[in-house]
Amino acid sequence: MEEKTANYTLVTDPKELPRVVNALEEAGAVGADTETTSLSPRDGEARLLQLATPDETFIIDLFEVRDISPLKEVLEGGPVKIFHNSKFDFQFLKELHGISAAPVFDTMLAAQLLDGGRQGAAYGLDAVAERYLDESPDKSEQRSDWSGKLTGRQLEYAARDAAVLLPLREKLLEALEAEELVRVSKIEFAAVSSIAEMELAGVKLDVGRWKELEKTVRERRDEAALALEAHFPEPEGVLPLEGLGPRLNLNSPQQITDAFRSIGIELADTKVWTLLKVDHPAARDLLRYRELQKKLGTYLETYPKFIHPKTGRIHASFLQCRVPTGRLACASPNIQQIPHEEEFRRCFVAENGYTLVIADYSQIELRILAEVSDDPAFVSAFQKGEDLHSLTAATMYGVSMEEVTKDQRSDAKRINFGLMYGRGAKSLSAQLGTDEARGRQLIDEYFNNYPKVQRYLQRTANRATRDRTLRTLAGRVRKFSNDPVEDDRGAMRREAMNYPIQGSSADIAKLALAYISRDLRGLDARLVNSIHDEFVVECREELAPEVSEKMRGAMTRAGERILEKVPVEVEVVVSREWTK
DNA sequence: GTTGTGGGCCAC
DNA sequence: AAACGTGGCCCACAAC
Repeated sequence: MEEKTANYTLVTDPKELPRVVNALEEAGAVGADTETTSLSPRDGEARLLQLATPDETFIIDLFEVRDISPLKEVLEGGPVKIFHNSKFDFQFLKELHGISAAPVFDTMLAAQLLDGGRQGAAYGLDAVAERYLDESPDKSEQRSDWSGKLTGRQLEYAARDAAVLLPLREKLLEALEAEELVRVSKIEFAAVSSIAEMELAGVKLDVGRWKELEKTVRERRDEAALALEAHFPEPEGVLPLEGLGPRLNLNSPQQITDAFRSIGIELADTKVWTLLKVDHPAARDLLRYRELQKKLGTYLETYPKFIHPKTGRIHASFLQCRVPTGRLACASPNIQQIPHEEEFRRCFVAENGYTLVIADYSQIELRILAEVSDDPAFVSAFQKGEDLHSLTAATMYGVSMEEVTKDQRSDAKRINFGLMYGRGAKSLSAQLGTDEARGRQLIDEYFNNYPKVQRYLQRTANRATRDRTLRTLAGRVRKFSNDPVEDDRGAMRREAMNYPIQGSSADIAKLALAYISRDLRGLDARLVNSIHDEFVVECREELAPEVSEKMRGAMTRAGERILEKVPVEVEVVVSREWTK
């Protein structure tokens, strides 16, 4: 049965699908949207699939037309599908209908790229349409009940949401072209399906191990709490029995500051750096307590709550264009910030019969610094496959590469990373445990050895101050606000120095995401985590050698697409646990 | 009760 | 006041 009104065609009969396919095949681009009964494809269903061509908008009632396999071919190839936040729709189509939408144009990602990492802007379809089309679609039906009998208002809303994407894409495409953001937008659009599938796959937590670890860390935490409390006197006039409850909240910086004052120690704050300078065992005990409390509260007690009852796995959310530099952010939970200690990482495992393949770029940000600065010593070190930290240490301390000690290499590593982030003599010397003059001296020597690195960093900061805009190697833009306070403090200069490095690394990583999924297609293998320069794939055990080589190849090619002079190196480890 | 903010700390 | 870039999250605390 087909019901046609001025605005849309409601499809409730599978026999109508061939006509929909024909119309889509003839369109150059299709506005596409879904209305769902839940925000998660694990907890709900897609009720409507709206497909808008310039001539006609189809609304397919998926409760009436359960099988949309006739649409599979045209949705997986053919005309570009325009979505707003395509990850969301992709996941419902993939999980519930086995369809991987491609190619896509995402109006939300496009708007975010055009804003150059501006914080706080709204990126709902209504806000973006208002900005680029001077009209604002009514979103009042967005959160309405899509599981029952649908009203005319709902259907009109649904049709409009898909149809508006056609003119919106045209405007955004013009803007992307004008701002030379087409290349990076293609990288983003190609990464969507990888990120969407990675979330769908989720990651397996070995709950037995995790609970065991929780128990031991809790015991350690309780011991640390007792040791810490013992430093502080009982309040006057409290009877022994009344003192049984917690008299001092050890998690409260305020109460901790008061408690330290009571034993004659004035704290400016209770940060690690401050406490390390305090020569009293209470400071040591507080740091120990904090470390364990953090692990217990943030990770051990929290992560099991995220295991989905249906899949038994943790499905984090990756936010594709939240971070101004282009990196992925991750939330609910953030599986990019699991403590690096083996006792934590070994709890993230592969299913029985499967294994993890863990691949990471070796020193990718330093390679990018070599590329963008074109410093001869830097570039040639990477071209020769030398260890850059050792080289830095050798030249700074005036010894040969073989003579470099562990400590010297470790100092050089801190300097290499620190200067990339705009670090100064004061904080560097503090980290290295030396005085400021020595820090200054080390930085000067460093820049003497790598003069083009210094020139690059200064020029980049200057350009950002002048133009208020910078680009990564793939052309991603960051716009810097004109904030005199930040300029004064040098914060903007440091952000500027870091942006092309961190941002180009993100360019490479996003390209790699797309390449990895493409190269693993057809194999029983899937991405399960992405941590900036590291990718974790879960695959059948017997596929590990093949998957390893495919990941290495995909990541290398992604790097080579962005870096012209400097080679990239990828390290691959196969393990049933997320350890190296 | 919910919401917002700041201190503090985990990752790369 | 701090002086290291990018995030997310826990907790305390205050306001509503």
